[in-house]
Amino acid sequence: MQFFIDVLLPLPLPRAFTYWVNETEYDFLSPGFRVGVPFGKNKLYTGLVYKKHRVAPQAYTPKTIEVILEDYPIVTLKQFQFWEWMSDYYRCSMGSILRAALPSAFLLTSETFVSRVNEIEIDWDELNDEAFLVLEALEQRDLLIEDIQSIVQRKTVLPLLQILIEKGYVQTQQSLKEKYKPKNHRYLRIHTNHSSDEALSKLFDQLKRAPKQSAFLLGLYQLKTEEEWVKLSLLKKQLEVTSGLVRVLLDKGIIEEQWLQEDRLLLKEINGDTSPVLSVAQQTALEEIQHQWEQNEVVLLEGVTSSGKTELYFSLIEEQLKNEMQVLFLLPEISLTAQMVQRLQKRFGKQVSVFHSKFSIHERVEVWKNILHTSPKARIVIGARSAIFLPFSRLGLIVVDEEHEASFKQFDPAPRYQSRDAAIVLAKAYKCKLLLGSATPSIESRFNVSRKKYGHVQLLERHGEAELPLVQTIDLKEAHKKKEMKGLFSKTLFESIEISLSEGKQIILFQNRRGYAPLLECHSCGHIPQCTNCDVSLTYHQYNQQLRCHYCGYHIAKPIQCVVCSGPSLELKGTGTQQIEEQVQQYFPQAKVERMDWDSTRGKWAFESIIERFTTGEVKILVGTQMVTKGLDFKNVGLVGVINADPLLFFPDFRAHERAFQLLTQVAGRAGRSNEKGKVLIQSFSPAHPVLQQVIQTNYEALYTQQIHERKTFDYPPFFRLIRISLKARDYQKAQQAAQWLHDVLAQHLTTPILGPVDPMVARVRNQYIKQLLLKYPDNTSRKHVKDVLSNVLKSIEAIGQFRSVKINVDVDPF
DNA sequence: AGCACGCCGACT
DNA sequence: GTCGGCGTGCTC
Repeated sequence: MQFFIDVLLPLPLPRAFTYWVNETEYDFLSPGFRVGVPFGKNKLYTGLVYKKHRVAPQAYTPKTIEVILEDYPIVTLKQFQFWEWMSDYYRCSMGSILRAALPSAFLLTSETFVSRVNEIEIDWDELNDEAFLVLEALEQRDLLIEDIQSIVQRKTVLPLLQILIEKGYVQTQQSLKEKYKPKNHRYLRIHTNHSSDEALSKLFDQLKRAPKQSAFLLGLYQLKTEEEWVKLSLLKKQLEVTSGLVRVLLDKGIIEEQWLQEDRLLLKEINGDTSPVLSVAQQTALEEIQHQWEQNEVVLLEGVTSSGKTELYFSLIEEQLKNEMQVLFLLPEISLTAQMVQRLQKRFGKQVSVFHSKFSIHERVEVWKNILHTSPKARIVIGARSAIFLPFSRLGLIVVDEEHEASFKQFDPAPRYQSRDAAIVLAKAYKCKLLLGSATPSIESRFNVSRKKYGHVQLLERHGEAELPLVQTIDLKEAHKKKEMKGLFSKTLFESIEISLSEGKQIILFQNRRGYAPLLECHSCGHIPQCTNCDVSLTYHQYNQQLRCHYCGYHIAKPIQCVVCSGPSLELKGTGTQQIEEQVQQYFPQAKVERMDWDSTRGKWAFESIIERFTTGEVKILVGTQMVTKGLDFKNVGLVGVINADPLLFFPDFRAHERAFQLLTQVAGRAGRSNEKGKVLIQSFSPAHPVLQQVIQTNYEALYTQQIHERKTFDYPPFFRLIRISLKARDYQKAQQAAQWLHDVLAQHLTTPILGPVDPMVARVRNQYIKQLLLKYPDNTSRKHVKDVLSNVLKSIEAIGQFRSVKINVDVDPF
C-alpha cells in the first residue's frame, strides 16, 4: 500500500508537491502539519501538509519527507479555506500566501554544512592553495557554503567543493535549523514555608543582621503578583542582586526557584483600568451597532476625530471576552499606532497579544501558538494587515480601525491583498461580527452603506470638551506675489508659529513627501543627478551627504560640481521634511524641533522616543510626513501647519481627492485635542480647491457625493473594478511587445475596457523596464469570468518563447 | 523563489 | 584558457 501527502511550500509555485510517507506517518499526519521536505537538488524546505491521498503519481517517483516538526497541525482547515479564497480572488499562488502568513521562524530552509571526513588521509602536497585553506579551516569546525566563499574570497566555490567531495575529504549535510526555541526565565518566590504573615515577620527578624538579604526579600515581597513568582530579571532591574545572594537564600530555604517558559511579549502590568463610563452619544451608538449587526455582518462606524470610537471598540471587545471569544483588532501600520496598543494593553492586560513585524520572529511564533491553542494570553490580537492569517478558532469580532487607510493594501510582493476586504471574507467564514471604524470612511465602504450592504452608525460629536479646530487655507500664490514668504512659510503661518510658541503651545508641521524629496540641481545647466538603474532622480540626504535612489538603494556621495557641465553651483530643490526642519531651526532657534519620517524612525524604539519627547513637551515643533497623522493623542498642540497641500490634491490618481481629504482631515485633527480650540493652516497655490473647502467645513458628505459622481462618470470603483497587470523586462522592446500582445489578446476575449500599455510613474527600476495594463470591468459583470480569461491568457503568453523573460504580475483591486 | 546548467564576452 | 553574467528550465 502506498501513502502520499501533498506539501505546500513557501514558494511562489502554482501547486503543491507530492511526497511519500509510510503508513504510520500517514495515519498521524493531517492537513496543517509542518514538515521538512527535500526539494530540488540538495535543499530542505519547511512546508505544510495540504492533502493526503493514495494516488501514486505517474510521471515521477516522489521523495520521502525528512521530518515532522510538531505533533499537531499549526494551520487549521478554516485557514486553508480562507487562503484558497485569497489565492483565487487575488490570483496568487498558495505558496506565496503561505510565505506571507506564517512567521518566518516557521519557514526555515536548509543550510548546507560541509564537514571533514576524518577517515581519509589528506595528501596535502597535491592540494592547491584554496583547497588547502578550506581543509585547514575544516580541521577547526564545520563550514557553511558562505564561510567557504569568504575563505577563498570568491563566489563560485562549488567546483572546488566538488573536487574535495570526489576525493572523499569532505562531505555535505543538509540540516533544518530550528531557530525557534522557547526561552526560559528564572522565577523566584518566598518559600511557601514562610508565606504566612506571621512566618514572614519572623523571617525578617532573623535577617536583621543581613541587610542585603532582607532588602532582597522585601523587594521580592513587594514585586510579587497573585502567583507569587517573580522573574529574576525584573528583580535585577529593581534592586541590587548578586547571584551569590540568591544562592544563599536558596540554600537557606528562604526562597525557592523555578524555570518557566514565558512569553517574551513586553507586557506592562497595569491592570484594573476600570471601564470608562460611556457618554450618552456613545451609549446610543453602541446599542445601534449591536442592532445593526442583527441585519449585517459588517457595520461602518463613522466617528469624527476624538469622538471616542476607541471606547466603543473596548466595550464591544469586553463583551466578546465574556463569551471567551477571540477578537482581531486590525490597525494600519502598527508601529505608528503604539498609543492604541498601549491603551488596549492597559485595559485588557495580559489578554492582549501584539502581532507585528518589528517584533522578533520568536515573539511571533509564540503569538501564533497562543492563538492556535486559544490561550487566554491571546484573546485579543492586535496587528497590521498580516494578522488576518492567524490561526483563530473562536473568532467573535474583527475591528478594522482607520479602515480607509491605504496601508491595508499589500502591494509587493504577492499576495497583493486588501486586508480590510479579506477581513470581511474572514468574518463571514467565522460567522463573526465586523466593525469598520473611520473618521473619513473610504468611498467604497460608505458606498456599501448606501447599498445597504453594511450597517452604518455615526458618532459626530467630539467627546468631552474637545472642539473642532479652526481650519484655514493660505494662498501661496498671493504670498509669493506680495513677497511675504520666509522660506517655505507664508507670513500667516510664520506669525502663527510665533504666537503658538509664545503661548507655550506645540506645533506640528506636515509635509507629504511624495514626489517632493530634495533634489540636487545644477544652477547653470539644470541637470539633476539620476539613478543609473532606475528612471528617477536621486534624492539628497543631509545626514550623510549622499544622493540616494529610493527605489533600489543606489547611492553616491554628493558631487562637488555638476557631472554634466562641471558647473560649480549645485542647488537644493524640492521640499522634504529635512529642509523644513532646517528652516525651522534657522527661523526659530529657541524652539526645539524634531523630525518624524521614515528615515528618522528606523530603530525599534525611535518612533516611540520621538513621541515621548513631544508628549513631555521637550520638543516644541514636530516636523513630519504622514506619520504624524496617525493615532497620536497630543494634548498641547495649538497649531498644525500644512506646508503645501498641492502635491496631495494634484497627484495623478483617481483616489487622490479622497486621500487628500482623509489625510488633511486627520492632520487637522491633531490640533487642539483637549479643551482649547486648535488652529490649522493649510498652504496651497489653489486654496479654492473643492477638497480644501470640504476639509475646512469638515464636510465628508460633500466629498462623498462629489467623488461618487466622478467615479461613476469615469468608470472607477466602486462602480467598476480594476485589475492591474505589470510587465517587467530587462529589454525595453520586449516589455512593450509583450504588453501590447497581452492587450490585444485580452481585447479579443473581453468587451470591457483595457487601458494601456502605459509607463508607470517610474518606468525603470533596478534596470528592469515596466509596462502596465489596467483592466476595468463593471461591478455587476462576472468577476470570475474576467479573471479566468486573464488567467488563461497569461498561461498562453508563458508558452511564447520570446516573452519568456518578461515577468508578469497581477494586482486585483490595486486601488 | 532558488539554483543548476549552458552559452557568451572579458580579463588574469 | 577561466570567471562571471545572464537566459532557461525545473523543482515532487
